[in-house]
Amino acid sequence: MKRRTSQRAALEMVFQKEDRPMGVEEILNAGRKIVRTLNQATVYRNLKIMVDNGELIQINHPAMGTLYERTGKGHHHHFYCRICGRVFELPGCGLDSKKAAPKGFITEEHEIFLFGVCPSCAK
Amino acid sequence: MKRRTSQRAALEMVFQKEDRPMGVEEILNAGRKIVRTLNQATVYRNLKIMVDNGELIQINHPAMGTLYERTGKGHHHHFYCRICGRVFELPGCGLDSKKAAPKGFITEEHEIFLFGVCPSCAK
DNA sequence: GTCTATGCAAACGTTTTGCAGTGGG
DNA sequence: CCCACTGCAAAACGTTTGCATAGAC
Repeated sequence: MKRRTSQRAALEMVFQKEDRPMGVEEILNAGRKIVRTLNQATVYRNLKIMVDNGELIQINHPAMGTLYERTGKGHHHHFYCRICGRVFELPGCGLDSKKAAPKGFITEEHEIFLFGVCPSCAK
Repeated sequence: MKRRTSQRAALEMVFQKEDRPMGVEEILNAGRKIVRTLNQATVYRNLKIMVDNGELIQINHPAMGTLYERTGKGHHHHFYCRICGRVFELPGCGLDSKKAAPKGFITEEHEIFLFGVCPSCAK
């Protein structure tokens, strides 16, 4: 039986407020502003539960390491700005699935990571 | 001054023989068949040197973690077979750079990871 | 002989786990 | 009053580093 704890509620608030991919430390710090005693292990355990629940997905970003973001955004990919270090979610997909892999390979999923400069840092 | 040691030579032999992306443990095991006393720390140090030299590049694969592959293959991406667990290098690129990111984002680089079933496992 | 590269072990950062105790149901 | 969840500390995992010494030059 699943229990509703203040710790898990805090994590849900964090993701609701900051609706973007976040790392564990960032999540922990934001969560501690709501529940001061929030523990690292609890964050890891709840993130895993939320991923299993389908509330979150885990991203393994080549530059930023492990990030978590809310589900329900549709197919999208990630843009990493090398100036400000933020990760943006870009809707849509520029992959031509016919050219992606040679004959014989059955492509079921894909992930695209873009690197460059975001609009606000480009100015 | 750089010295040519049997350990580094062994690593170069491993990459020459198995010309595909490999993880540290796999590299270590293969290297130990050539130099029995080969140490983990030595592998890490030499992989770093070889990356700095431009002989190897490091890949951060979402499913396989850190991999190393030889340079000089041109632009390509990686296919992960969920059956055999191998990572394949696919030449070419199916990304339409115009559709990849919205206006305002300056895309300098990208990485694509494909997931599915490879030709030999599909049979 | 010099001094870089190695092997070993300890340190490190991140994530996981064991355990006793708190608190949601 | 249970027992799932928490906090804490230890363990686990991949990677890095300090140090004495082997070995390339």
